Amino acid sequence: MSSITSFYAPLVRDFYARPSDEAAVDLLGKILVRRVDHDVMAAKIVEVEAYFGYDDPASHACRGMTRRNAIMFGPPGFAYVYLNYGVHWLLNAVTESEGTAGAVLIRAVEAIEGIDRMLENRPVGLVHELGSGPGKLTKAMLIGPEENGLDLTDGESELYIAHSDEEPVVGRSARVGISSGQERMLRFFINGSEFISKKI
DNA sequence: CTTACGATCATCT
DNA sequence: GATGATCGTAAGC
Repeated sequence: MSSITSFYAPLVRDFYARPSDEAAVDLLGKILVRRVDHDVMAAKIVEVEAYFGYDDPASHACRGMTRRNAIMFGPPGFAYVYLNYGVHWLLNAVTESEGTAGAVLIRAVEAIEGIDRMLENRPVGLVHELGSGPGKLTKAMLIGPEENGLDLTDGESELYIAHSDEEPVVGRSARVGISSGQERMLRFFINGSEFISKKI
């Protein structure tokens, strides 16, 4: 039992147990919830990218299981956090059924609660800048290697994703920052959002 | 053991 | 628009 009761109801595991692109689209508008100490930070997901397994050259899982990407092959609904360019920690939600690799990269969020705490973690002039990139939002919400493997369907978790009734208008484009697999339109974002990472 | 590199960002020009 | 930062992985020797 926890004295903390959350307003945000977590998404169930079946939500993630389907093709990465379908889960990616439906993650838009949902709420990323982060608890640190006695603070709650919450942010709306406004931009994502879908990654598959063997048939996706841009995916970490394209050449089979390794120690780093093993969690992508495991059961869905868990966090996959890894270091990119030696500098930034990036947050993914594992998708597909167990045994099939897949993940959705959280690329941008719109802060909605605990904004002061996020600004402490990542001082910026404009709130628009708080989570407008995959490495930015992890810094603002204190997400790092410690959060790798957390259960995103557990409302008692220090990190999870919650339901929302919003049904956003979705735009799509090619994925960002990859060298191969660019022909696939697997980046999704909330159309018109001011909080997405810039280039489209 | 060694090395090259990457699902990026901030800070230049 | 270009570049340097900075390090865990995984592949190569």
